[in-house]
Amino acid sequence: MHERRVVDVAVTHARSVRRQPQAEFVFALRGRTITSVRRHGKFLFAELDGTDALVAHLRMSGQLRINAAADELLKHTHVVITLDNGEELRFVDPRTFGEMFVDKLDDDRPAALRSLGPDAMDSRLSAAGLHARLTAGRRVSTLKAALLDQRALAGVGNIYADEALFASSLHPKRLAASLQLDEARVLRSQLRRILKAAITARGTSFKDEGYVDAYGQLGGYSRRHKVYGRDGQPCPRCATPIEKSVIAQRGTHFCPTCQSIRDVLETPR
DNA sequence: CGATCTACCTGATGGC
DNA sequence: TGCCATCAGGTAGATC
Repeated sequence: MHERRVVDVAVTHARSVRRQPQAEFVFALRGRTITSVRRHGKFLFAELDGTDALVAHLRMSGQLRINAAADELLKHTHVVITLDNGEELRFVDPRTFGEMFVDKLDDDRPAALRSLGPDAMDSRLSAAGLHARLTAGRRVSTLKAALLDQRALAGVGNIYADEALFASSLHPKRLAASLQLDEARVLRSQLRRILKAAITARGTSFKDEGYVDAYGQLGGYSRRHKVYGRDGQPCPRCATPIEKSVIAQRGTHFCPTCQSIRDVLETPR
C-alpha cells in the first residue's frame, strides 16, 4: 500500500468537524501525507507526516469509505478527502454523532486521546493490569459500567461488554470493586478472543445497513452474539431465557443462571 | 473526587 | 396505510 497525499478537503456538514474551526481542519490536512493508519479504542487515526493525525470517531452511525471520485455520493456524506490517486476518503454519518478532527500526535496517539485507557486488545495489558483498572477507585459502580469506562479500558462498547461478561460468567451488576484476580484473568482472555473474532467478522451490523467497512461490506458478527439482542431467547449454554435490563444507563443482556451473582448491589429482577 | 444524568440525532420499529 | 412515540448507541459536559 502506497502512502497517499491529501490533495483536497471538503466539509459539507459543520457538525462533523466540531472540535476546531473548519478552516483550521482543512488547512491542517491539505497537502499532508498519510504515513500510517491506526486505532486506539474506538478512535481511528491517520498519521500525517508523523507529526499530526487525522482522527475519526464513527460513534453509532458513521462510516469511513474509500470511493472512486465518480462514485455516487451517499446521502449524509459530510466530509470528502480527495487523495493523490484520485480516490476519495468519505465520512458518511446519518446521525452526526461521529466526528473528525486534526490533532497533534503525542507519542503513540493523538493528544486528545491521552485520557483513554489502554486499548482492550493491547497484549501488554496484563490480567493484573486489567484488574487494577477495573477496580481502582470504584466505590459503587458496576462491572458493566467499569467495562464501558473508556478511561479505564478503551474500545469496549455495549455489545462487546455484554458478550465478554457472558463468556466470563460474570454478572453485569457485580460491584466492579469485587472483581477477583482470577476472574480478571478470564475476562481478559475472553475480551481478547471476542474482539479479535468481531474484528475478523468486520464487526456487528444490524439489518441491511449501518456498520460497514471502508468498501461498504457489512459486518457479520451479530450471528455470533450469545446474549446481545437475544433477550427472551434461550441461553446457548443452559437454555434459561436471556434477560434484558438497564444497567449503567445501557440496555444490558445476560443469562441470570450462567452469570453468577455472589456480590451484587441489589438483587436483579 | 466518583457517579449519574442529559443532550446530541435519525432511522427503524411498534402501537393504534 | 399512516401517524406518532419510543428506542438505540458513545461521549462530553453538567450536575449531584
